[in-house]
Amino acid sequence: MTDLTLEERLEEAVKTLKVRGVRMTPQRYAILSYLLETRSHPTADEIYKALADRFPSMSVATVYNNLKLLKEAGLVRELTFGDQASRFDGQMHDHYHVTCIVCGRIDDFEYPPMRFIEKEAERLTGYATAEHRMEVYGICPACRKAQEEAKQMAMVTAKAAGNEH
Amino acid sequence: MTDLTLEERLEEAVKTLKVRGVRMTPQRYAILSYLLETRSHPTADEIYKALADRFPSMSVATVYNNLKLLKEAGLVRELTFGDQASRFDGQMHDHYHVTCIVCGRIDDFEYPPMRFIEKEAERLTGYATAEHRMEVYGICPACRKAQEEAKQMAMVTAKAAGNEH
DNA sequence: GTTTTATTGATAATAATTATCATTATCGGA
DNA sequence: TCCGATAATGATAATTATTATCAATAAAAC
Ligand SMILES: [Mn+2]
Ligand SMILES: [Mn+2]
Ligand SMILES: [Zn+2]
Ligand SMILES: [Zn+2]
Repeated sequence: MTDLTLEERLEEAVKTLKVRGVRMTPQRYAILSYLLETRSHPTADEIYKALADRFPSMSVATVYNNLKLLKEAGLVRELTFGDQASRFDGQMHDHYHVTCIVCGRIDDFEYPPMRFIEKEAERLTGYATAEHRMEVYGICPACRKAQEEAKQMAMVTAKAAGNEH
Repeated sequence: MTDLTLEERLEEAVKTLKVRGVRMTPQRYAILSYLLETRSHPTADEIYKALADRFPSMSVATVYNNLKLLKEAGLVRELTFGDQASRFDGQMHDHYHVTCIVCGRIDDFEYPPMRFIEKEAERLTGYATAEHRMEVYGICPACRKAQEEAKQMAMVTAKAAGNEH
């Protein structure tokens, strides 16, 4: 329950990797710290591009390799949505996501894990359940505002056209 | 709330398509009826293979084209899981899924849609929410049984090895 | 420092899906 | 019933995300 700083979390993560016999490299460290500090749930390619100026020769394969390794070490998680590419999340505490169906933005929201639904599935299907995933879809505040303004604009235009008669 | 038969549901679906100006073809009809009757949540490729003996010359592109079209007409839905291919579901009533992390099997389970979680997301994030997705992960009855048996077998083997000393 | 071997980076391979386009078949109307 | 406009099919190329391969490089234990 202690609220660690970014530096403390990074230190922890490095320790975890060392215990696993994983060597630390500049590329690996950059990917890890990028994921620990960002809130944007980036794709592999976005991470690749974000680090391109600091590591101009880094291969995209290195990004994928490290994401897989970090995931296996329990330091990041992979979020898989419909069509596009996987997204990665360095915030490992239990939380849910809302995603904007207009701009693709993904935001966290904190809500206690709904274990009851796992129990319910267990009861109804005979599965031994272990976890669940849940995302909410909607329109983010920025896109809502944009839509409102577009609607206003359309109304004004329609009115002006009407007055021309 | 009326419980339509398979034939009635098919008839309905065909009508829906006609209204949309969509022509009926043997391939399309086969894909549609396959999805309406199965409970297995097949991939595009599985549908393709299942119909291969009846339509040996059907292109895989035709399967994809039709799945997209049926989805847009609201007659089937697409389920996207982690890595692998999309799965398709012809059961359009609200329901949730459990999937087996061992064999990949997907089963339905009926539970009233948890609208409260959409409201909660709305309150916490300012999104205008519209829907959510939720799946439970676990081990299906068949795989549980297989695991139990494997464990028994291992125990017996260990005991026999012990007796040899 | 030397040595071991995990890691990197370049690139090829794979897999799912979409795009292209010439040929074919549906279906409303003559 | 036949016709014509055009939607749909099937073959195949293209695209995209991801994984595999492997020689060169660089951690880090000694
Ligand atoms: Mn998150
Ligand atoms: Mn289902
Ligand atoms: Zn948005
Ligand atoms: Zn199973």
